[in-house]
Order: sequence, then structure tokens, then C-alpha cells
Amino acid sequence: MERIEGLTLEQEQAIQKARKRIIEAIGNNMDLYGITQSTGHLYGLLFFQNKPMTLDEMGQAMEMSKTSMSTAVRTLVDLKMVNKVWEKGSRKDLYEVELDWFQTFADFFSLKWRKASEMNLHALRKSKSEMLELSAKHAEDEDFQQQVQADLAKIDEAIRYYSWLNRLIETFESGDIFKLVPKDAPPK
Amino acid sequence: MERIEGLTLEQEQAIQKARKRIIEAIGNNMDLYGITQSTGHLYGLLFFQNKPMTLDEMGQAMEMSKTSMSTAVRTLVDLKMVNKVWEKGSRKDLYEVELDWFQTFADFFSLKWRKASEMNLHALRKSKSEMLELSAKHAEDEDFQQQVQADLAKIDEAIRYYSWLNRLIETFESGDIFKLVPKDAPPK
DNA sequence: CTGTTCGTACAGTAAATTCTGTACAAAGTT
DNA sequence: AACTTTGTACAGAATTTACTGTACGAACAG
Repeated sequence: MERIEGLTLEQEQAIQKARKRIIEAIGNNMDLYGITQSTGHLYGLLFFQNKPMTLDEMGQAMEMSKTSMSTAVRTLVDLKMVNKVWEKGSRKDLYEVELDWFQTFADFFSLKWRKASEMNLHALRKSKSEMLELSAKHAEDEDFQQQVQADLAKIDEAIRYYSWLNRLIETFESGDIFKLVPKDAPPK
Repeated sequence: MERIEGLTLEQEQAIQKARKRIIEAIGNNMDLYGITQSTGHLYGLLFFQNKPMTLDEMGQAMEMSKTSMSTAVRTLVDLKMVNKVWEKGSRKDLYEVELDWFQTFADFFSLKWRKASEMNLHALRKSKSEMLELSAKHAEDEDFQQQVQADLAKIDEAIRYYSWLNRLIETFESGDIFKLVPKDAPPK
């Protein structure tokens, strides 16, 4: 933790205590995003920084090597949770959190869930066409047909699900989700 | 992989090939649900089983120890991806996948994301009230006020986000999400 | 009551992941 | 040009996680 300018030690500690609770809550739940606890912790730290941070500053604050900071911050940038920013005069790379968490959430789904969804759909479609071919080829064989039809039914339902998931993700990407579920709760 | 009854070896292998592609696609993307690849693979295996399976059968099919099957299947049951079923006469526990993937998706969010959301909201609210107290206590100190107000603004925005996330998850739990994003794409 | 059979707790091992320090390429400074 | 500074690739160490085999309690059978 860095000292904050112009505050007494007592004030400083009171703020840090309140921050720490949040940073740790964030760090603990970041596994949902598939990132490690320490990377989550770094995210929390950056969240309360009111100016962009360098790798050296992160290393000092986290008491970890610069190498670790480099890899951790890269995963956060890849997930679009953290942005690299430019500041004239500085040769060092600077990073700050993306403060729009709605956007962060949408980007995450767009990136990860979309990718998984596409891959599964691809496999499902390919296997479906193989099964259909098999079904035609052995049209007479009852035992075989029964087996293939059972598999096909499951595959079709899975395709239906992933198609839906794709449409859901699309609402995240387009921002339409906020028309369906508004950012602010309507007054009851 | 188990033999399927009443089919020739050729038929058997053709089906298994088509299944394998899907099972592996599923296993590879299951990290999104925070489960290991091997647990994901087990899920894929169960998906194509047309009858409930015992731990011993799983172990044989996956070429893994029964202990591993026990723990793997437990995580799947905890996530409600797999159900324990009863069959009269059998002393062994039997398991089969939940075939309704829409439900599986909803349950997962309900379980994991809801939990994270609640924990973060709790931390945020507690720290917010602490900060408000601090702000009142040091009302004169300008440097301090500036710092606290900056933190409070971030906290409020985070609370706004998590409140939204809770409402989104609620639509999953209630099934209202399918009114907003229908299971089947409307004909264009 | 004495056998079995079944599932899982637990401890130890194997494997994978995370973290560190060194080394070096790229870019900037003098 | 030579000399710094900065970020990251890479290899090894440290830590964590996944997997296995043994052991044992619970439930059932005879």
C-alpha cells in the first residue's frame, strides 16, 4: 500500500482499512473470471488508485516481482479490465482500471463465453451432420437408428441452447441488455 | 468408452467418433464453470450416456480411480449439472446429466455469480458507511475530503453495477430472461 | 451377528501452476 | 556511437492442485 499525499497517518489508515475490505472481496471473487487471486488483488489495488500505475509501483505495492506484475497486468488488459494509458514525458507503461463495470462485464462475456459457445456449436454441427450421414447409411438397422436418434435429439437441444446463448451475448455486445434489464432499478 | 449393445464395431466407432468431438469441446470449455478439464470430460461422457451411471462405470470409462470419480461427480452435483437418481434394486448411487441446459446455465449463475455479487455488495456497503463516517468526522480537511469523495464515487458506481447484476441474475432464476431473450429465435 | 459392498475421508504422490531472478531485445538518452 | 532504462522470455524454484490407494464407517445381506 502506498502512502497517500497530505493526510495524517490516522486518516490514511482509516481509508486503507475501508479500501482493503473491498479489494479483498474483489480478489476473492475474481476466480469467476478465471484469473488468479493475486491478479484479482492487483485489480482491486488499481481500482482505488486515482492515477495510472507503473509496473514498478505495482510490484512495490503488492510486494511481488516486476515479472509477475507484467504477466498479471497483461491478463487484465487482455480481458479489457485494465487499460494501458499514455502520459507524455513518461517512458514507463501506465495502467489504470476500466471503471465502467457494465462494459467490463459485457466484454468478458463477449470474449470468453462467446468463444466457448462458438467452439461448441461448431463441434455440435459437425457431429450432427456426421450422425445424419450415418443414419442414412444404416437406415435398415433398428438398434443403430435408435441410438443415433437419441444422440441427435440431444445434439439438437444443445444447439438450441447455444444459439440462445449467442443471442444473449449479442445483447451484451450491443448494449441491448440494458434495455431489457435497465442499469437502474425502476422506482417501484 | 463403453461398448454399445447390439451394434457392429464399425457402427460403434463411427458413433464414438462423432461423440468424442463434442465431449472434448465440452471438456475444453468447462473451465468457464470453474471445473477441471477431467471433470468437464466426465460431464461430456455422462451427456451421451442414455442411462444413469455408477461410480465404477465412470472410473472404467474414464480410466481413473473411483475416488476421483466420487469427487468429480460431487462438484457436478453441487453445480446441479448432474443429478443423483434412484433405481430400485440397485445399491449403487446412480448419476445422470441434467439435460435442460437452460436450467443448468441459470442454476450456475444463481449459485456462483449471485454469491460473488452478494459478497461484494456487502463489502462495498460496509466500506461505504465507514467512509461516510470518516467524511463527517474530518469535514474541515480538504485533502482528506477529496480523497474520500473520490473513493465514494467509485464505490457508488460499483454498488450500482452489482445491483444491476443481481437484477439480471433474478431474471435467470425466475425464468423471465426467456421472455426477454426467447429460447427460440423469432422468425425474421 | 458376521460378511459384503459401497462411498468417501485422508495422506501421500504426481502434476500443473504461479512466482522469481537472470538475461536480453527494444527504445530512449547523452 | 555508447550507455540507460524498460518490459518480457525463459528456466528453475516454490507452491498449489489433482489424482491415487488405503482405510474405514454406513448400509445391507445372509
